This record gives sequence, structure tokens and C-alpha cells, in this order.
Amino acid sequence: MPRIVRHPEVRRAELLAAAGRLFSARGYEAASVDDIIGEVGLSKGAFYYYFPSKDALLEALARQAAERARAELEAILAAPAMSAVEQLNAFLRRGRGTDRAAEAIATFASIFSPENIVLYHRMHRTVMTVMAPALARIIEKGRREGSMASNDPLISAELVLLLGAVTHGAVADLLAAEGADALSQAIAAFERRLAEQGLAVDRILGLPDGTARFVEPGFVAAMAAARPNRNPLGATVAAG
Amino acid sequence: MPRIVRHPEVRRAELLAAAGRLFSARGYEAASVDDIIGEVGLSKGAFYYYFPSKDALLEALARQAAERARAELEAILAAPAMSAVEQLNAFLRRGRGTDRAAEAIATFASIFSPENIVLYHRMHRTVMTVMAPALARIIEKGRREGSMASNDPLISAELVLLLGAVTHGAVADLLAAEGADALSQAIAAFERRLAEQGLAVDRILGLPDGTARFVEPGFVAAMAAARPNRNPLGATVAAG
DNA sequence: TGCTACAGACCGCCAGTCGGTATAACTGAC
DNA sequence: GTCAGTTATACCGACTGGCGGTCTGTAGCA
Repeated sequence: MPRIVRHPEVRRAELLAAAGRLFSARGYEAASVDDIIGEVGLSKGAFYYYFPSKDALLEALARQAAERARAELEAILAAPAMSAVEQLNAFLRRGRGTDRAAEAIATFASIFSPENIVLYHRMHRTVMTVMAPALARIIEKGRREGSMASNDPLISAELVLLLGAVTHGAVADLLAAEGADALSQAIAAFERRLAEQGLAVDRILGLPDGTARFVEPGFVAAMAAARPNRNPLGATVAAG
Repeated sequence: MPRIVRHPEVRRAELLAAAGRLFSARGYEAASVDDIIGEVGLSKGAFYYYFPSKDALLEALARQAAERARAELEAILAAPAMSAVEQLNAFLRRGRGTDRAAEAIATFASIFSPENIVLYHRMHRTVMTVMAPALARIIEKGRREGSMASNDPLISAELVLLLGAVTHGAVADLLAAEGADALSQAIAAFERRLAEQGLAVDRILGLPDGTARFVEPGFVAAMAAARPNRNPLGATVAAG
């Protein structure tokens, strides 16, 4: 086979990109190392030259995601003109504008699928460790401004983040919904759920009811409209 | 090899029991089907006579756990003498008495270990579908009694259950703590966390602060005291 | 000339398959 | 009631394909 040499950073990025695609599409376990190197056009030996194990590749992918999330956050935190409450809402809605609904539903569809628990968990854990302290800073600011209450900003931050990550079931329902009736029902259920989650955040942080909102209005409907094409036999996503 | 025939129900139970032990001890992926049948003294063919796949065995195990949880709940729900608030606390503390601390820490240690995400997730999901409606009934009762507030008892129930399942990190810290100082710090952190989670539940359900409590006093210390013996090299549970 | 980035045959293990079989349970003849 | 014949059930274990990971190299750039 022709031997093609690239800059290590480029190769590493290629592997991460291919792994990201394949893990999302097929699930972490179902996507083999051979699949990944096949996509990049690399040998087994070269792969293990870059990553000590398949798990390390997953870890690197999670770190990458966390790093990107952190970068997105810096922008919010760096804006001193915003009140803590405004920052909170900006935080909760990051990447959840109606314009990014298609992107969001695609991500959800792959990451919340049953065969992707491992991928989801890794991402979540790693991103969480980056996000929690950032959100805690917002909560502390809110406390100083007198708009928020919390005994322990870091713990409160983790609880709030947790509430943001419970969308699993509702997303699955949204993806599985067949027919206009079921779809509009799923949308309504999803929005009720998001409203309740927002309320829970308000209560935990001592904000007036209706202050925190996880998505901007119309986001769920936009996501539903942008659902990835499902196979004609139905049940793309197994129930449960 | 001698051929030993048993009643199918007995064999099935044997397999479930062995799988429960091995999955907990080594993790779902690390415990092979060969390990399980080795423990039971059965052949590969016989195993696949009972379960169509290793995953189906995990599913059956999760169902079993859910069924047991449901049975435990019936007792609480069947007691009409208890107020909804009392039922809530009984619910939150099920299996969390100081007398059951040893059992609890052992369960946590295995189920929250990094290599057991799959096992944890399955159990959690299955048990959740059983628990959420039960807790929702308690919340409805509380609403009728005027002690609780909720727009949607089922969603509130799911949020409350979720809050009960966030103990991961703190448990890991508790298990990893080396030396008296670190241990007492981990205990304190755990208790602060549980207190905050209790507060969050209070707020979500419109209860006075300090009403809901996830464990009885002294439970965390009792758990810490009952930690399973860790290997002398330290770091039984990998960080994170 | 030496080190870095690569190649690919190879290994052990694992979930799952398959053809076969011992044994218990049932049948009917006497 | 018992005993050969038959069937269905519960079981055996060699085998397969594919997986993650290893190892011995080696081409190509510096």
C-alpha cells in the first residue's frame, strides 16, 4: 500500500473527525477501529501510534467537545453588560436557537440512541466538569446582584445542568412519532417538559417562576420539522 | 461433562444471580458469557437456550430489579395512614437506613464504577419507568392534601427521581478518599450535596425548605465506615 | 543516518451458532 | 403396574467471524 505521511496534528484531527462521524452514526461499540482507519485510509499500526486504545480516542473526542463548549461559554461570561439572569438564559439556550434546530435534532438523534449510552455518558461527564464551574460563576454573580439564592453555587450549578440533560425520553418520543397527531402531541409534551424544567431551575435558584427558559419559543417545533429522515418501516429509535 | 438437568425456572434464576454478581463485580462488558456459565456450571448452548443474547440477560436483570423496586413501593403506597409528605420521605429513603448502609455502599461502588455505565443505565431506565408513576401518585395525593404543588405530577416525579440519581461523583469521592482527613471531607461534601438535593426537591414540589430528605441522619458516615476493602495501591475507582 | 510516522500479519478473546445428545415425560401394549 | 418405544426438552461443546490490541518491521523526511 502507498505510504502517505501527514503532519501528526492533521492525522490526529482526521482520526477524531472520522471517529466522531462513525460513533454518532453507528454507536461507539458498533463502529470498529477498522472502520475508522478505513475511512481515514490508515493502518492499524498507525492508529495505535496516535491513540493507546479505542477508549482513549473516545476520551479525546469528549475533551474536544468540552473544549468547544468552554469556548462558547467564554463569550457569555466575558460580557459584563449582561445581568446574571441574562447570562443564565444565554447559557441554557446555547446552541438551541431555532436556526440551529436541525443541527440539534441530528445531534440528539445520534447521542440519545440506545446504542450510544457510552458515547453520551463520556461526553456528558467531560462537558459537565467544564460547564459546572462556569455556571457556578454565573450563579455567584446572581447572588451578588441579589437576584439568585444558593447555598452552594457549584452544587446548584450541577443540579441545573442535570436538569438540562433529561431530555432523553422526550427526544426519543419526538423522533419516533408517526403521523401528524402523534407528532403534535410529542411536541406539546416536550414543551411541557421544558417548561417544568425551567420552573425547577427557577425554584432551585430562587428566581421568579418563568424566568429561566431552556430554549427559545418555537425551538421544539423547528426540531420536529427538521427530523432526520427515518426509515420507512418506522421505529428508527427503539422504544424506552 | 456430566449433564445436569434442572427446572427451567431454577436455571434461569441461577443465571440471573450469577450474572448479577459478575456484572456488578467486573462490569457488564468485562464479565463474559463464559464467565457466567462457568459460575453456574452450564454450557454455551444451554445459555443461549435461555437467553437470546447477553444483552437480553442484562434486560432481564433490569426487569427483575424493577419488579423488586415496585414491590418495595407497594408497601409505602398501601399505607393510607401516611401523609403524602411522609410517603415522599419514605420513598426517597427506601433502602437508605443506616442499617442498610453496607449494602448500599457495595451496590453504589459497583454500579457507579466507570466500567459499569451500561449496567447502570439499563437498571436506571427500567427502574425509572416503574418508579415515576408511583411517585407521581404520591405527588397527586400531596396536591389533594394541599401540601404539594405541581403542574404535572409525572414530570415532577421524573425530575425528583433524577435528583436522587446524581450521587455518582460524591460516591466516587467517598470511595476514593485516602486518609482520615480526605474521608471526613468527602463525607461532609456528600452530606452537603444530599442536603442541596433535598432542598431542590422541596422547591420543585413547593414544600417548606428542609422537608424532603434523601437519607436518614448518619447514613453517609455509616456508608463510609462500611466501604468495601479497596486495593492497597489506592484508586479502586478511577477518578472522574 | 537516525528517528518518526506508517504498514499489515498476527494473537487471544468474545458473543453467538450449530449439529448433536442425554434425559425426563409421555405413550400404549400387555 | 411396568416396560419398550417415542418425543420434546434441556443441555453439550467445537466452531466461526470479527473485534481490540500487539509486534516486527520499514519508507521517507530531516
